[in-house]
Formats: sequence, C-alpha cells, structure tokens
Amino acid sequence: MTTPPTETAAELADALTRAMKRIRRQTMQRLEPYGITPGQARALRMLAHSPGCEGTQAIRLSDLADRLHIAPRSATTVVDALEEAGLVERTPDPADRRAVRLTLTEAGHGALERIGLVRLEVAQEYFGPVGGAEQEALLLALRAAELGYEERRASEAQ
Amino acid sequence: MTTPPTETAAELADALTRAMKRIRRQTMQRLEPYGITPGQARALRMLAHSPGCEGTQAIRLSDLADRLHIAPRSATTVVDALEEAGLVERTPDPADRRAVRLTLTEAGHGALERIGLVRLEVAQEYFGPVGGAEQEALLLALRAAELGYEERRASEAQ
DNA sequence: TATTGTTATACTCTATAACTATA
DNA sequence: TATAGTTATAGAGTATAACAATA
Repeated sequence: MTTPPTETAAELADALTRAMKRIRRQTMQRLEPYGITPGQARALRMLAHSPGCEGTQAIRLSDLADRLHIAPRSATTVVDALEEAGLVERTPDPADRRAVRLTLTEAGHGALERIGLVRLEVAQEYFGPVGGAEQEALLLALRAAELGYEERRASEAQ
Repeated sequence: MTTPPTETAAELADALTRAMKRIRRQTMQRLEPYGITPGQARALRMLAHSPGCEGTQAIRLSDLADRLHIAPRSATTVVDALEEAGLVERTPDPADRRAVRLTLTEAGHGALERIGLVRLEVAQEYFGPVGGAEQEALLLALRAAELGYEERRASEAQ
C-alpha cells in the first residue's frame, strides 16, 4: 500500500504530460485538413468502441455524454456537428420514443479510419527512438498502473 | 528512420492519454480547495522554472505567454487572477518602462509547494502498482522519445 | 412524477485587432 | 516605426436551468 518515497513518479507524470501534449498537438494538426476537431474525434472513437454495440454501434446520446465526461447538452452540440458533417446519424429508438440512437455512417467509419492512421503515424514517430521491446515494456507498465487505478476506483465506489 | 509496423506505439499513445487524463483530473480536484486552477498552476510552474532567473524569478509577461503557448493577451488574464490571489506581483522593469516583470510572492512559493506535493501524491498513487525499477525504465524511455522529438523539431527548423 | 434530449443562456479559456506608452 | 502590455471583442467548448415529449 505504501508508495516509494522518490520523485520518480512525479517526473514520470511530467514526462507523460509533455509526451501527450506533443502527440495531441501533432494529431490535431494532421486531422485539421479533414475538418475533424479533437472533440469530434473523441466522440467518434467512443461511438466505435461502445461495448455491447458491435455491428450496429447504436448508443444513446446520454451514454455518449457519460463516456465523454460531458453534460448531455454538450453532447448535443458535438453530435450536431458530426451529423452535419455526415459522419453520424440520429435515429429514433424504437423501444423508447424519447431517446435518440447514434450510428456511424459510412463516411463516419472512413473518418474513424483516417483518425486511427494519423494517431498511429504520430505515435510511431514520437516513440520511434524507443525500441520495440521497450515499447512493449512501457505498455505493460502503464496497463499495470491503469489496472490499479481502476481497482481503487471500484473499491472506493463499493 | 523507419518505424516498427506494429500497433504498439498507438496503444502506447492511448494508454498515455488515459494516464494523463486521470492524473490531471485527480490533481485538479485536489487543488480546487486551494482555489488554484489548472491554468494558474501551469503558469506558477513556468514562473518558478524560468531559466536564468534563479533567485528573483522575474520574467516578462510576453516570455510567460511564449512558454505557455498562449497569446500575450491570454497571459494577462492568467496573471490578473494570480495577482488578485496574491501569488504573483507585477513590477515595472527598470530597464524598459513598457515591460512588466513577474515575481512570485511568498504566498506564490507556498502555492507552488502545495502544487508539487499534490502532483507527487497523485503520481505516486497512480504509478504505485509499477515497481520502482520499472518506473525508472519508463522515465528513461520517455526521455529518449522526447530527445528524438526535440532533435527532429530542431532539424526541421534548421 | 421521472427521464430524454433540446432550447436558452452564461461562463471559462483562448484568440485577433486596435490602442497607449514607451523605445 | 516597432514593441510591451492592455482594452475591446469574439470564438470554441463547456455548464446549468427550464421546457417538451414520453415513460
């Protein structure tokens, strides 16, 4: 339960911050020509990765808001933009006529693919100087940290 | 020059993103009771780490803006808040009466210390499940990536 | 009565442009 | 004429509150 009394963890957090800012900035710049904003990219990725919705990818607007940690009202704005760009469709939920179900269009899937390629490209450039084996080790360590975090959160919530 | 054809780098970027978001969120929450916003914390850290200004910590407002990657006008807003909170002082530059020099007050140094403690605490919690040796390896790898990034940028700028 | 998504409105952080006072 | 910082104004991206349709 005790943590090491060193500053390594804090330096790690700093290095992580710098890495993320640079990767995010690069990704944003390369996505801009496609007219995709960071917020839209995040929403598209959420729509694609919504669990239990393979095939249809139909999730509710309020679920999207929850996963993006934004208010439902803010999700409306994001979805408005995505729908106007033809990347997402609102369809009425047959089971609950108050609700809206969101589905990725063909163009939406295409945009998602472009986003993935750009992310891969940027990440590979950034982590290029780090060997493949070290990248794997890095990933394993981060996953261990994540797991610990998630377990802690789960036990706090009881 | 070539990068590995794997997805590891992209997964690494994803894991980094999650780590950063969680650490940032936690830090923000624990700093909120002190009335310190993320933007203010960033500015205070910049003021403290301004190179060539040890002892006095006096840097110009436009320099602060450059380092925060924000417009001078936006730096004015941040500094207004910090000055109102009594953490930073504007003093006229004796050498150039157009310019303003920024110095941390006693309270500013105190706030900076609290920020550092909270960051350390949060980072140690997050990286707790990762062993000390692995944390060091992680840090080295990230530094290698940073170095490569900075060299690339420098050679692009020529 | 409670919930889903929306309209209306406002706040925060950032930006650009015009202005003041120096240089 | 150019520069440092500010006033004025505007744009994202987010929030809260009130409302309509539906449960």
